[in-house]
Amino acid sequence: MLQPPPRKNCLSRTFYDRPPSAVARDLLGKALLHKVDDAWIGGLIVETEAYLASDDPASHSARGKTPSNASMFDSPGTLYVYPIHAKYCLNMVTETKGRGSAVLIRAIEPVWGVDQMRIHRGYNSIKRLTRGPAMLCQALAVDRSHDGTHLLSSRDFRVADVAGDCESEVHVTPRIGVSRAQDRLLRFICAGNPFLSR
DNA sequence: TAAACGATCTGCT
DNA sequence: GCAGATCGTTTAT
Repeated sequence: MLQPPPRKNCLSRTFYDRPPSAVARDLLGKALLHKVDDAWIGGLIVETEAYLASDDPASHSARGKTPSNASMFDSPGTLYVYPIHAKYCLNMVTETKGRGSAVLIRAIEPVWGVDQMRIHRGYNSIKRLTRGPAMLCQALAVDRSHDGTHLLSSRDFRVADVAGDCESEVHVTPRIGVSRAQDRLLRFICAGNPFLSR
């Protein structure tokens, strides 16, 4: 699996224009790639979390639209990159424009441009390369400047189908690190994958 | 303008 | 496994 998936394999608007839990579930096993210095770097999505448009106090959209979370209310397939604890996390907007739901990408399995990712991460071990939402952003060189990017039209991002998809079983658990709505089962993982955040 | 709070990570034990 | 660092955004004086 050395060649990145071709552009024709990219997910369409109809994929993102669905409830966030469905999108989160189906993103497992898909390829996430960022073009940096003319090279594609990225890997396979193995852990995601859904944040709902309404009745979800853990979601950034729960208290309405602000300048900082505005892209979460943009059209499905938009990137929402937000700062937390002096780091960044990467989300993909879901559902109809204006609703305010998204899927957080928590972990990927490194596949393409591993050497480049290690440089971005400061030559850390492969285990700690992309094992959490902020690590993943640093490895892929994603920051706030990418907030609001549209996946469907961007030439520098690619989210695509790959042969095989998610080989392992999908498990559902409560979300990590949230202080509210801890009973909700909105975290989706490829069970047993060594690159999960926990 | 001051203070508190995270959808976190790292280094050290 | 745990304590401490870290800084933009929000909420309170």
